[in-house]
Amino acid sequence: MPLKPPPIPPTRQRRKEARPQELLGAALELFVEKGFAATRAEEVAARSGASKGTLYLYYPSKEDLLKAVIEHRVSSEIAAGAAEAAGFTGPTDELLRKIVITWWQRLYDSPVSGVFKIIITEVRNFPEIAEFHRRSVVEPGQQLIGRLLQRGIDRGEFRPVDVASAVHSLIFPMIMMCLHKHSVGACIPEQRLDGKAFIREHIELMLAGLAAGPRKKRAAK
Amino acid sequence: MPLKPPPIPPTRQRRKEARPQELLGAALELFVEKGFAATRAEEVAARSGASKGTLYLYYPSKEDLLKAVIEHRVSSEIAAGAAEAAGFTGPTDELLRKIVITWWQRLYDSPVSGVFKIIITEVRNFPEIAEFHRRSVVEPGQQLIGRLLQRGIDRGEFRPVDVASAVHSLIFPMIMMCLHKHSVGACIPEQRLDGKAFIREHIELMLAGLAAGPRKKRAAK
Amino acid sequence: MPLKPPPIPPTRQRRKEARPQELLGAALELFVEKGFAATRAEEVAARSGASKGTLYLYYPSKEDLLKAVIEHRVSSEIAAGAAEAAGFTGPTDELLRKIVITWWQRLYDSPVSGVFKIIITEVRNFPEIAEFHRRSVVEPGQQLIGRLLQRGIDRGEFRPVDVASAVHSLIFPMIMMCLHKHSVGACIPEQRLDGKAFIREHIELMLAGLAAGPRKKRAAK
Amino acid sequence: MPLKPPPIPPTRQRRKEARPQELLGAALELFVEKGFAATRAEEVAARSGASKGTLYLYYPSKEDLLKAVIEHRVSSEIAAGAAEAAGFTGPTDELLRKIVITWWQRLYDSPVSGVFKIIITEVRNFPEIAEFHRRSVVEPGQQLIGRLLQRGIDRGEFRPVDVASAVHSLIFPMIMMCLHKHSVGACIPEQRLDGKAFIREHIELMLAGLAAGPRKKRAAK
DNA sequence: AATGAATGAGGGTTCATTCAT
DNA sequence: AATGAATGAACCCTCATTCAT
Repeated sequence: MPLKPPPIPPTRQRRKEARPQELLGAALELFVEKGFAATRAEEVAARSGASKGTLYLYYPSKEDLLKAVIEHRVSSEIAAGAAEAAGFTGPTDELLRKIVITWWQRLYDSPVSGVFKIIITEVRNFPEIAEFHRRSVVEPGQQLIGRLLQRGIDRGEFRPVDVASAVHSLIFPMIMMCLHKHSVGACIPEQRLDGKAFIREHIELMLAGLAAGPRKKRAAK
Repeated sequence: MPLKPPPIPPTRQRRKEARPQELLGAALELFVEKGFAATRAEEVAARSGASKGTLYLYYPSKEDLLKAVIEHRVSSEIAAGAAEAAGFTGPTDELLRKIVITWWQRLYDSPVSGVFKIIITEVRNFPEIAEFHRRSVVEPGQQLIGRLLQRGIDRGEFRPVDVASAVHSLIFPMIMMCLHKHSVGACIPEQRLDGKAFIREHIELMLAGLAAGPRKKRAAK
Repeated sequence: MPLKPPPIPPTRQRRKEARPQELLGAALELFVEKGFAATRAEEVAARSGASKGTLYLYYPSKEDLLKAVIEHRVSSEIAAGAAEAAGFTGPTDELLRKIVITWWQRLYDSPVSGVFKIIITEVRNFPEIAEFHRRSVVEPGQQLIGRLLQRGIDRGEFRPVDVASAVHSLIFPMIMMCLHKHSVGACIPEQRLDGKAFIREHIELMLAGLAAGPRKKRAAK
Repeated sequence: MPLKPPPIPPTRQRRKEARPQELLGAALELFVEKGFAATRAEEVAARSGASKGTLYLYYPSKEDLLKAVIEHRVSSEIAAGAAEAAGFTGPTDELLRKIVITWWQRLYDSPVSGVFKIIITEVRNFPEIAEFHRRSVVEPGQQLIGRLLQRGIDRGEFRPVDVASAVHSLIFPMIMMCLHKHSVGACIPEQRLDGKAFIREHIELMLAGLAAGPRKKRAAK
């Protein structure tokens, strides 16, 4: 018998409002963990502390639940960085370091990082996901990074590389880190990678590759 | 037995020997396409031109089939590049370009490229895969690239970067290209990426980032 | 808490009294329309303007609701004609025409006509219905018509036919009209039948078949 | 007990051909008995000696099974009488007696008699049934009887009654007998009706009602 | 008295696997 | 070796019923 009484015995009302989020959370975890097809609707319900029937009170089908999971929070998380970039005035490498590391950190540490796995796994089964993915993940991400790179090129800080490719060189390892975290990294502790350390090294390597001219700045550093 | 031999018809004998490969091929396609759980055993059989019963003649269960698919050919494909690197004497950037592009090209264009998707999707459900993955994909790959980078550093061609991280910076985008090819790229033609073009840009960017000193060579180029 | 009371809102009191009737009405409609098993309790509640919980306030289970629906009003409707027949003195064919047509008209036009469908559909699942059916529908109906026929025979107006069979010959088409109205007639407008017209023809045909001797009366007509 | 050995131990092949019929038979029984919605697919399978999965090997869904049940054999059974009527030359009342009684007998004694119950119960839930019902049951039945009545009228044997109505007066009690057999009649032995006896009385009553002029023949009888 | 969120047993359907042919 | 009919466990989803508000 705990001295502190059960923390707010979830009243009906409280529950009702919290339910969708709780279900979405549980679903995200499980879909990332086992894949959509291998996850049983009842498991999702159970993990969120509800019963099978309750799940269907909030989402009309398992597939709808999947879509809700994918659409939930993703765009906001992705777009987060854009604002910060706006008013910046200093050198682009500083900007890139700052934006990317911040943005990445939040993403990597949050459960949303698992969404990449879900998308890759399920697009072919649910092509509707693709459009969402383009609009909410690819476009904003590419815009954000692409603009930064372009800024560097325009200001003569970066070599005039192919922006689209460079964006991928920069971003893909970050996404791979997310995938890794939720696949091999999640079952073999020894293979887990240190996201923060890697991302720093990665960005420096990229910046070195992008840097224009004799790169005095970097050498100085 | 038939008097007129079926016109190039897979002889019983031929069939019998070809069967496992055909089944594996069909299974690879389907597991990559839809995921393991969402693929029906019968579909695999059908796509390989066999019947459900036949599949079970060769693989005792769907799960065994999955493992066979993953283990099949993968290590050889991955290890392919290692040999070529052995006797080389020239500058490391040339070597890296050559090895990586060749290796990559073969991988990306073959169905084996899909294995990455399967591994990422299924490790958590079948952790046995992880060990195989480490042994056959990660280790050889990292060794191959890692050694190349180390060679460059040792010869003073590359900066003394953190090799492990740089390997990931180099490899991850390549794996992502494979994943992309079999996920979004496979259902939205417009979003398909040009692998060959990207990989070249990517390597040059990497090499630029790795290059030691005032990078005269690159400038000359 | 609204200061102004909901406008003409069915007073608590009014509602409370009307509720059972409203629920019964909705249930009758739906059971006739879709059958008992295919009707959801919530639908009944919704159609009567109440909530699911309220339904269970008045009827402890869906099955009890079914029985209430069947027993409600039926016997009175069926027995209605009996009284009128009592004091009559004229020729039996007039009596028969009058009674049957009146009785029939009321039945056919009221929702009660659907009860026949329910009974036929559900007796085998709920045999208790059978006893009720015999007592409230078959017996009174057969008594009413049987007595009329017997009167005609006794008075020499009708041939001495087998009364039980003749009752069925007379009544069955009327019941069939009810069934038709609520089955095919309800979904295919073109197949709808004109109840009033048919019933008149039907009775004349019956009377002709029942008429004794050279049927001068009818000929006179 | 039987001297003859287990009658052909249902070999795979034999079964496969017999299955659809067996399933249809079981389904007819159960749908008539309990209604479509209240019948479980597994029950149908069990009654036909198969397993749940097997049912779905032959019919893609319960609803398809329903439609197959309704369409199976019905039209042929209904149309059966038509042929016999063709070459007849004698008096129409004889013809009517013969045709109707034969036709009716076969129908009433066969399980097909239950189809009327299914149709009445389920048309509103599956309106596709209606069209089938019109084409296969109503039209042929009405044509058959309608033509007989018209023949009688044309030959001066019958009064010039309204044919459509008379057809219903004649047929409806027969259908009601089928409904009764599979509803009340099936659960309350005491209320069972003697089909054969009734039908004879019914036809005589009808013929009396239809007969033209002073009806000497009947009087003589 | 009335509500509607929550539950979980139940039923339709799928599919991995078996096995008689 | 090959087939495909048969099986039944498993899973998605529904809905009668309960009960806290």
